[in-house]
Amino acid sequence: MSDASRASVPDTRDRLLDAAEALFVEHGFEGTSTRMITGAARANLAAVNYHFGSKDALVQEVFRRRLAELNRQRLAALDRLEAEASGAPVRPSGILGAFFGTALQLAADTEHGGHTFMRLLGRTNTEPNAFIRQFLAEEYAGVLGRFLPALYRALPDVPREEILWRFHFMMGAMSYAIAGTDGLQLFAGRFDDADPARLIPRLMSFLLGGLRAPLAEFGGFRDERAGEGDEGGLAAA
Amino acid sequence: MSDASRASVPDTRDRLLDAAEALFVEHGFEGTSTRMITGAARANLAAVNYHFGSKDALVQEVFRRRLAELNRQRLAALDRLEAEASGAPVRPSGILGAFFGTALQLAADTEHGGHTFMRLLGRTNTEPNAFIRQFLAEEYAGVLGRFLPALYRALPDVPREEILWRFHFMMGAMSYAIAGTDGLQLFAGRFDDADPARLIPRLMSFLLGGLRAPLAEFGGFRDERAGEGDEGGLAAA
DNA sequence: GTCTATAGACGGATAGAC
DNA sequence: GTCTATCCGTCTATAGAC
Repeated sequence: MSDASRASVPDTRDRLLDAAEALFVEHGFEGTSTRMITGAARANLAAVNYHFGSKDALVQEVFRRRLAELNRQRLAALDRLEAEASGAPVRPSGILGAFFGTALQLAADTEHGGHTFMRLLGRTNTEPNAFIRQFLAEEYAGVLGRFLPALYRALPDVPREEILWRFHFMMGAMSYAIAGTDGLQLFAGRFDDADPARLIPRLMSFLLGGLRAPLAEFGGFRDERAGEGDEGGLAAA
Repeated sequence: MSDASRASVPDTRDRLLDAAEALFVEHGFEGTSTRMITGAARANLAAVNYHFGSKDALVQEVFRRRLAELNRQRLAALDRLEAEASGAPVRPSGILGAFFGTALQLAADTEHGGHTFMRLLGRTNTEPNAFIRQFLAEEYAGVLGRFLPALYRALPDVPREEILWRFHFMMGAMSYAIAGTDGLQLFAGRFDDADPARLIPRLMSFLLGGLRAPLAEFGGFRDERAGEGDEGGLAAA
């Protein structure tokens, strides 16, 4: 069925995957019908079921074909860094570049659908479809199992729990970064400079600053808002 | 019809809004049917149309009732800080506390649905339903019009374009921060300490670190991954 | 592999009794 | 305000001709 590198002409199956990818990011999974997909792919209504068996199986294949390649590149980049470091911990900037930079480079590819896919991926991280969540967790287990330990070694003084949270925050920042390069967000129309080429350094310095921020051991920033009683109720007093 | 502070018993209308809020965050707008909503609210199938006119109008009201209060609190917090500063720029940590801290406090309220709503809001930021995007942009115009200038004054040496992007990144980090306190994300099962009370200082120090990170004027972090030709292609060489 | 036709369930919305 | 009954469109999936 599926030898990996069978670079054939864009047949019906591939057109379906491309069309689905683009429609999912625009309308979500539930908001995209097989009729919309087959219509955009100039294929017959029955084609989705013939090629994939069901709509859910198509959804899964949309992610599988891209994520496999993205995570392979991420691991290859980390391998390279660790080889160069020859035993020493890899620098945090290098680790972030290997994980987030690789993803942003895929997101910068507008010609082969990489940009569309990365928008879809960012959106899906907050869409808790039961079966897609399970699938993504499995696809990510390998990379997280390599990148998290690399960060633990690079930042031995930061509690692992904190690194975990900050990694999570960084994924959120990246997700919005990619979505923000289109006219998608609240800030649409406010960006004068949405040049995708500048996005990578922009995001990278933000992520590094956040990752290396001093820890907050105290009660937080509450004190700056203190001095009021029950002002936070629902009804206007 | 709608005097603001009519604190009555939870009638059908409110039960519909609460049920819709919870179902939307779980299944999305398209994935939630009016039958699911009226079923969960123990109301009649026709109730949605009677009370709101349409499903779309219900969606809009779910956001309106919460966002109005959240943004009122955000502006009140900023007012307080600016009054204390009496003309001087407000410190960045204060501005972030007023915007993101206020939101996280709403997200920490699990009893009155604030947590559910903030998860929904974070999810919706990446769901580009045409009419909801328009609606959110209008609801946010007021707060952004106050908070962005406050940040411009607080960080006069940082280009405004950069502050805009970093604000955007911060919203992504906050969105994932809130989603991550549930069993929603890729990291589910990896967090040993998901105590919501610690989330605010965790996120705040990350955001501040990112906001104040040194600017990247050079080509970015590419150099760390350079030295390879066309390795990034789709097929394995 | 591609097509037409259709089954069978579910979607939002409404009419009209109470 | 709440209910039942129902209209009518769309959904996924499949059967079967070509």
